[in-house]
Amino acid sequence: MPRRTDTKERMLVIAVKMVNEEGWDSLNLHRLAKKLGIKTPSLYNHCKSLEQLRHQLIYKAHDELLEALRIAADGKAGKEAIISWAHAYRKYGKNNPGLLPAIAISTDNLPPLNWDDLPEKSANELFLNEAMRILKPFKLDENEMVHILRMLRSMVHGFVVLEQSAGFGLPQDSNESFTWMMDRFFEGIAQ
Amino acid sequence: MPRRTDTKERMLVIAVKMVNEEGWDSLNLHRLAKKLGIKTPSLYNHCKSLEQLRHQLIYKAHDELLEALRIAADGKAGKEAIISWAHAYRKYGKNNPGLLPAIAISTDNLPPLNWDDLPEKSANELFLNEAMRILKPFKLDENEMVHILRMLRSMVHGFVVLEQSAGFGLPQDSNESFTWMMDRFFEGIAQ
DNA sequence: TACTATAAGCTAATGATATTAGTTTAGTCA
DNA sequence: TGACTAAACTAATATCATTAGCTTATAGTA
Repeated sequence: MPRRTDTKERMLVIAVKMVNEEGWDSLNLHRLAKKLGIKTPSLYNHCKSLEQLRHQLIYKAHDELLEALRIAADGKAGKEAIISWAHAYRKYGKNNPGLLPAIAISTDNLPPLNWDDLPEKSANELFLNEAMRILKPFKLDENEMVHILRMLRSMVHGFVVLEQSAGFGLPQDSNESFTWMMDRFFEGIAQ
Repeated sequence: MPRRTDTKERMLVIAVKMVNEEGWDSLNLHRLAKKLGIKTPSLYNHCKSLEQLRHQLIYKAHDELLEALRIAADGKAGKEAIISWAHAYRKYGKNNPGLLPAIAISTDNLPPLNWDDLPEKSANELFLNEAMRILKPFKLDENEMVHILRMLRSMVHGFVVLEQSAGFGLPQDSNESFTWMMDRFFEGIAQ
């Protein structure tokens, strides 16, 4: 049998797929190995443990979300950027429901991966820098900046989580609710 | 050994404790049985499976949260009720971090427990009735009522989830952020 | 080209956990 | 008292995560 050199990458891709199809909890080395066409213990050449594999997924999710947000807000600022940012967040959550628990976990408290490469900038920090840039037009002091950021993220994250787990449990269109929510948000922060 | 008649109740209480101490995922029949002073298979006299035990916890969490919210808003209406309601939600989340995933899951999609008693009113429905009552003073049409409710719940739920999982990752006081957020919310919805 | 180190895989084995089947027995009620 | 039931038990099985130790492609180097 020929040796593959891309198993690490394929492992992550397939793990994300599994998690999105079956939920964050049901990640399982046995079936993961099967899908990769290798035996379970061979996975330990690519991760230290199931827990550490989850850590890898958390880092990956943060990276991807951050990148999606960066792209969404690129070249925009103020209200336009925030709207675009919020929609990108929601879209990422819709496309990656299994990773929602992952993006709620701060990578700051995780052991570093140093598994292969990684310059290891805190995803949280990057997230904040980007947000600060977007919020500049609103001319807020630093405290308000933090509050508004927490509000925005809470709002959007909460919405996506509840939407995905059918927590809303009502027939009304949730797209409309989302737009409505963002509008109220701007009315609230524009004094 | 004397037979106990309260094992079902103790099982739930201890399960909640375990979940709050170690996280929703780490619920484990082996240790649960140990804490109850019985052997693992004996648990099957009190639940159909680990999955069904989780369902019981979800129902319980919804009931408890709902009750806490009801008490918080009791005798109040409008802004005062909503503020009180939001703080009660946050408090419940703080005291029951392990149940946060549970309260995000709609019981509507769960198989009914019919395990012992249960009049089985949808917790979601109760939640909505209560909320509608509170929001009456704002004189909103039905659609707006739904939107505002979703916004409120998203905001508060998201805040609590991110706060608990250290997702905010900043030194600023989160109590202040919470109050700030609720203030902005009212400015947003008061037109 | 041959040699060697390493990476990626394997088998075998162990331990934790969920679950089922079948049995025992304490307490309840006719 | 006697029978029923609920709550417990033991024994056994299946699924997983994990470790140890072995094998062999492949890459890089002498």
